Amino acid sequence: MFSKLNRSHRASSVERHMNDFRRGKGWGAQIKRMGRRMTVPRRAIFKVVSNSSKHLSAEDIYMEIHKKYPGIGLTTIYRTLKLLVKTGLLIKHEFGEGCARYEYTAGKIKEHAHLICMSCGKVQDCSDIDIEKFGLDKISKEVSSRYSFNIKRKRLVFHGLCEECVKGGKK
Amino acid sequence: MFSKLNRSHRASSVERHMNDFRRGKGWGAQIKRMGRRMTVPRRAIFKVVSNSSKHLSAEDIYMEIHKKYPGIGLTTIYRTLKLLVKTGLLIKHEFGEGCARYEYTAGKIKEHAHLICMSCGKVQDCSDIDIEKFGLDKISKEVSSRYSFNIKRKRLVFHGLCEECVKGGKK
DNA sequence: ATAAAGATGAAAACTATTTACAAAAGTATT
DNA sequence: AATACTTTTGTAAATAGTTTTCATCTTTAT
Ligand SMILES: [Mn+2]
Ligand SMILES: [Mn+2]
Ligand SMILES: [Zn+2]
Ligand SMILES: [Zn+2]
Repeated sequence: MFSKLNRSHRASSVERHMNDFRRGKGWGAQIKRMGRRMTVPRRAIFKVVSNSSKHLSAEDIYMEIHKKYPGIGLTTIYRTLKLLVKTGLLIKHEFGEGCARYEYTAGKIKEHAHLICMSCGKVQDCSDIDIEKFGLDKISKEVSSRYSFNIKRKRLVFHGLCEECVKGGKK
Repeated sequence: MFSKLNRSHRASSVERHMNDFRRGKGWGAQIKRMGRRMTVPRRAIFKVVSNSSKHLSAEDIYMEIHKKYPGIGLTTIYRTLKLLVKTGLLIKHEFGEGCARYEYTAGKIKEHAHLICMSCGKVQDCSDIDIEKFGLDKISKEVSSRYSFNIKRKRLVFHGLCEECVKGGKK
């Protein structure tokens, strides 16, 4: 019954990752496939971004990383983020605050809209609404046919006042 | 018959502007209403942006202005653009190129989408398509009700390959 | 014309991001 | 595990777009 327990248990996160890695799947393998190396800073940075549900800036990530790895520099953060974006693991957003923000997309609805509060600056995911099925697909079709434009990525951003700011704070 | 000609002629652009100005309409009056002054640099800058159909950067505007007014500095361009955006006369776009671009919106469809070519960098207006009527209105409704978000502005941007880049240039 | 407030230009300051370069770490091979 | 080769890194310096500072010049109301 001991062996039975062992055989029947679900693969842990770590085991799943190692399996993916051997099979050439998963983010680590994706990095390697590009001829790049798997390093401590890269692991740490990916972990921070992929475990966060927020939209983090390079500085945000740096400060988080710095707690555990005081040796990792901000330059490495920037370099790694660029790599992860190129690999397609992260999306880079420029909401007009003066700094870019990064987000890990796996697990979320493919293309989700964003709500930016003009008062408090909060960035909110709009993951409950499938914008494609809600009408964006029609616009996309029209755009690509009317302009012969090969759409690779869509960005839909709403600027306005978030719930709290409408109620409470004036300005 | 001379006087008749005079009386019946259509108001010229300049006359229309002066009338608007006296009545407190038009962009000049809007500036004044904010307690700001009408100056040579401001007139020149507004003229350049409002007469262009492109999305101009501060640098673009500066270079254009510089031909006629070599004395006007880049700082004034930035300051004036900020003022014109605050007044609502211009829209500021940040497409992720590292510099902001400005656009005069009057006369165009209220909220139009933008196409950014990932290969040549071209920014294209998508003014032929009324994105609201094409489905954005539905998404907006859903967003503002589901998230209690008071939408003030919408941005829809498509990144991909423009017609020329799909045909011709590989990368 | 005058005075008060606002706007300007030049230079300096800021800020997010990138680059240069020598040292350190990852990887494939022995 | 030592080697050799290449990539990655950390520090510091460099960029680039934009903002701030401040003394001088304009605009506008009187
Ligand atoms: Mn998001
Ligand atoms: Mn436009
Ligand atoms: Zn808010
Ligand atoms: Zn193109």
